[in-house]
Amino acid sequence: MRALIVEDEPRIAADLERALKAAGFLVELAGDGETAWFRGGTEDYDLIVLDLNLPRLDGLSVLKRWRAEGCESPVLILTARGAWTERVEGIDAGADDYLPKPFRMEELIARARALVRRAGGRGNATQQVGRLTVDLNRMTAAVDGIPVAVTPLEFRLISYLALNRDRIVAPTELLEHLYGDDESRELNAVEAIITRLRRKLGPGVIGTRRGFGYHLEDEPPPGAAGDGRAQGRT
Amino acid sequence: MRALIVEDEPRIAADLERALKAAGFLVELAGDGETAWFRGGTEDYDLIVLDLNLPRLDGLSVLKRWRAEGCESPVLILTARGAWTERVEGIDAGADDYLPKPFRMEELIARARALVRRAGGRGNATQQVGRLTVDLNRMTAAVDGIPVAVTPLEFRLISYLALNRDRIVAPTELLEHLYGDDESRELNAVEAIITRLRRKLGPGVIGTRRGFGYHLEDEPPPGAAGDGRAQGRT
DNA sequence: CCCGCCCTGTCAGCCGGCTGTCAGGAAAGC
DNA sequence: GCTTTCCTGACAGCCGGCTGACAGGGCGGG
Repeated sequence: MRALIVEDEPRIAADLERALKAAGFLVELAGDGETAWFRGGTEDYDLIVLDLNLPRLDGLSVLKRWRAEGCESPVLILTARGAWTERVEGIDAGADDYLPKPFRMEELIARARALVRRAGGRGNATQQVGRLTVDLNRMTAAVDGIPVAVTPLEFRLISYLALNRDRIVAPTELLEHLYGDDESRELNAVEAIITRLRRKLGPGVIGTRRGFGYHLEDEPPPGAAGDGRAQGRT
Repeated sequence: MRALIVEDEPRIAADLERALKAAGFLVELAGDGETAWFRGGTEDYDLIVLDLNLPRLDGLSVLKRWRAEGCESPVLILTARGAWTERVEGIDAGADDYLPKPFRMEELIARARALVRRAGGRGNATQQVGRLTVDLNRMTAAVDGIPVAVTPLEFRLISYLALNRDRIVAPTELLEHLYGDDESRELNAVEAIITRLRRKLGPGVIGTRRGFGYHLEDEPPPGAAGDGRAQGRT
């Protein structure tokens, strides 16, 4: 999960970054409205945390521009306590949730996770796809109910697949959501993680669609009769 | 265990602080309603002791606001003797227990401990996880029934792990619950305590999940015979 | 008031797991 | 059968976590 934090107060930004990283997010920062606008408009984030008080370009304007440009990332805005108008305006401008300052970090993490899950179409914290179970809160994975130890990066990959279960995810997209704007990684890095995951999870969990990308196997092959290609479409 | 005392009478506050510290809590103080609200809304406490008579913002309002904001810490309210209505209102507002003034410190400690344990999902004063036993009242620890001498800080750490047995606890979270808002400590301090604890408790008690955090080992390896099968976690 | 012990945080160095890269091999599509 | 795409085992660098050593501070005893 790739997140963008838009916050000019360095101290708060650092706290947010630490908390989100601990929650398994890949975190990027923007300190003012203009860079925020640029980043959010250019890159694809699974979550944006947006403070409204910003230098150079205020948060509401940034949000409106994003939405006008077709950016659909879930946005969680941080408002000053009691600033009613800000909240209303924020929701109007396309925010998905708001959190009044000051707040506790757990609260933010909980809402952040809820937003990400909701964006995936399902509200539940434990995602079940075929034989695989992914617990987004506890950051654990299991196959057929048997827990499997996964590393942080492996978990990020598999949870991204779980949240995008009903489509094929391109390797380049995975690259982007695993490493953000760090361009130095090669595509093969994703393949390596996939291999390691498959070794841990066993066969029949992560599927490949040659030329398109990866996806989680929807259902266990119903009969022992192995018809190699159950999927009709291509 | 991190506790917040909300009490404007300095004398009582000092008594409470002393007693809770002696009981192994990490104690922070708030002298009026507004700071109490701020602290409780921002930080994560394992217990809050709340006097209802407060300057600037009365206790019930503080409690209601906390609950409205999603604060779930157990709250023990102190009421004046015979103030029936206060108790009822307190429970309605989301208090977990109340104690009429004046009270004996032992009574408060007992209830405080009960609340903390209940928040951990188990009511028992002696927590058992795998080979480890932690007695929250006597502040003692034992492995395989053999008592182990632990220092106050070590005990706070291990009891926190015991009360959060069914999840991985991040080092930063331990830092927060061991030292509160004292930011001066480094992460390495936690690692040092872990090392000392492991030396005392022996292997197979405190486990590490690289990249995630620490947890108490759930079950002793059943037989000396290593079951070579792919263990889900280690 | 001084002394000494215990507790505890910091530092530095070591170790091992995580992870990216490479190169060769297998499989799918034509 | 050839090409393209993907898989995978091996290897190396890096970073996170572990640990022994040291120092400062608090507390109790003398």
